[in-house]
Amino acid sequence: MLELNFIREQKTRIIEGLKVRNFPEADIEIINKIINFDDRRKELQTNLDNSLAERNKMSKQIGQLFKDGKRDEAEALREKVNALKEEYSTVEEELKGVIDQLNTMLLEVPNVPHPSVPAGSTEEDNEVYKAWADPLPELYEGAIPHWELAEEYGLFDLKLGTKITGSGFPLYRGYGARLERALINFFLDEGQKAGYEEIMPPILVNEDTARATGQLPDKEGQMYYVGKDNLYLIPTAEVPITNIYRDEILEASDLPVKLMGYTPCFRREAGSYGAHVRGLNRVHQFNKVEIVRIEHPDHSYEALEEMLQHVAGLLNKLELPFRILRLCGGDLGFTSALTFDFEVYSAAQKRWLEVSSVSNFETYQSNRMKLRFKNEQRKNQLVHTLNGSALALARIVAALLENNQQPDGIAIPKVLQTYTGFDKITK
RNA sequence: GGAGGAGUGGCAGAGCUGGUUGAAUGCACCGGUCUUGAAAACCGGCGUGCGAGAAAUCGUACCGGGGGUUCGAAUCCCUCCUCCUCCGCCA
Repeated sequence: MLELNFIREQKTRIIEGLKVRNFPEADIEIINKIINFDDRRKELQTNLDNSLAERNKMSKQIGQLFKDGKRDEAEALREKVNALKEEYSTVEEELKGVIDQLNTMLLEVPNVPHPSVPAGSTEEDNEVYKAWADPLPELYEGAIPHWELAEEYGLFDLKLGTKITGSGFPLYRGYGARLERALINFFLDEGQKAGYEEIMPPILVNEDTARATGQLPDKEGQMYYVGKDNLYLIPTAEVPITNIYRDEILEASDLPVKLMGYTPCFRREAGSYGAHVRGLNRVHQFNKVEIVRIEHPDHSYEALEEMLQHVAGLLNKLELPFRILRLCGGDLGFTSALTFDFEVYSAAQKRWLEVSSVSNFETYQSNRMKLRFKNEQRKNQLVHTLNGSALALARIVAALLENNQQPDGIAIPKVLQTYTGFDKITK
C-alpha cells in the first residue's frame, strides 16, 4: 500500500495515476478521505499520548506515596487517575476505529503507475516495447494445436487430470513430463548463472504472507484456500519468496537481494471456457520459475531492465518468437508500478500467449510488509521489490510443441537437449 | 495424538514475590583514544512504530499475538500461536 506521507505530499500525482488506471472517478474521493482520517488520527494520537503521560506521572507518584506511608494522598490521587482514565479510554477507542478505517481504505488504493505507463483500459492499449518475432513463423499445412499434439504423442492428459482432480489440472506423462522437468532445470540453471539464489519455499502460505505481497484482500477469490488450517495455495512463488524478508531491516550492503524459486502455482481462474483456454493455455495448476529482487530504490529500474534481458535471453535460447509489452494503466496489476509482459507466438493457434510478467512494485509491497534498509543517513527506508516469471512453463510448452512440430515428430531446441536427453519427440 | 517445559533487544542471557527496567550483563556492531598497522585495552554510541518539533529533543506504545485485572504489568489471570523434551504414529 501507499505510504501516508506520500499520499499527503503527492496527492495530485496519485490522483493522476489513478486516472491512468481508470480508477472510477467517483472513488478518487477516497484520497481526500484518507487525508482527513489521517488528520484526525494525528489529533487523537497527540491527545491520547498527553493523557497517558499524565497517567504515568501520577502512577509513579502513587507508588512513591505508598512507600512513604502517605496512604490518604495516594488514595486521592488514585481517584484522579480513574477519572482521567474514563476520559482517555474514549479517545483510545476512537483512535482505534480511525486507524482501522484508515488501513481498510489504504488497502483499496492501488499503486501509482510509473510515468511511462500508457493510458488505456484493455489489452489492446498495451504498448509493444520490443519484438523478436519478425516475420512471424508460419507452419506447414496440417500443423495442429498443442492439445492435439499432446494426444497424438501422449505428452499430457487433461482428461486424466479431470478424473483425478478436476478440469484445469494437467497430468504430464512420458516425453511431456520429461520436457517439463527439463525446462524447470534449464530455467533454474540459467537463473543460477545470472546470480539468483535458489529457494525452495513452502507452497501453502498463511494470511499475513498473502496480505504482504498484495494477494489479500485484492485477489482473494483467485487463490485456493485450505479453510481447516487457514492457509492459501500460492498463485506464484513471489508470495513465499518475497515474504522471506517481511519485517526485516537490511543493511544497504545486503542489496541487491536476488532470489529465484521453482514452485507449482495454483490459480482458480474462475469462469471462462472456450477455445482461448483450451489445452495448456489456461490451467489451475502450472509450474513456474520466478525471480525476485529486492533493490535500493535508486537502482530498481536498472534491475527491471536487467530482468527483461534475462527473460528475453531465455526465450532466445529456446528459439521462440516473442514480444515484450508495456502494460497500460487499465491492464496493470493492482500492486505494480510498471509491468512488462512477455508473449510468445503460438504458430498453430496464431495467437500470442503470455508467458512472463516482470514488474517493479517500488515501495508498494515493502510498505505492506515493512521491508526496509538502512540508507546512507542510517535511516530506515523502504526498499523496492521486483519480480518476474522466468519462466511460466505451461504456455512455453504449448508454444514449443506447436512451433517445433514437424510431420514426423517435435524437435527439441538445442539448449534443452542436454536436459531432456532426447532431441525429438516421436511416437 | 498424549505428558511436561519454554517464548525477553542482532545473538546469548538476567529480571518474572507488580512501582526510575525499554529492560542488567556478555558478545556482535559503529565512532574515538592508543598503535607504523592490526589485535588487545580503555571511553562513548548502539531497537522499532506513532505523535509533537525547523532541529536538538521530548512524549507514547511495544519483552511471541490478542484480551483482562490494576492507580501502575516483561512480571498476575484468560486465550491463541510457536518452539523444545519424552511417549505414540509415520514418509
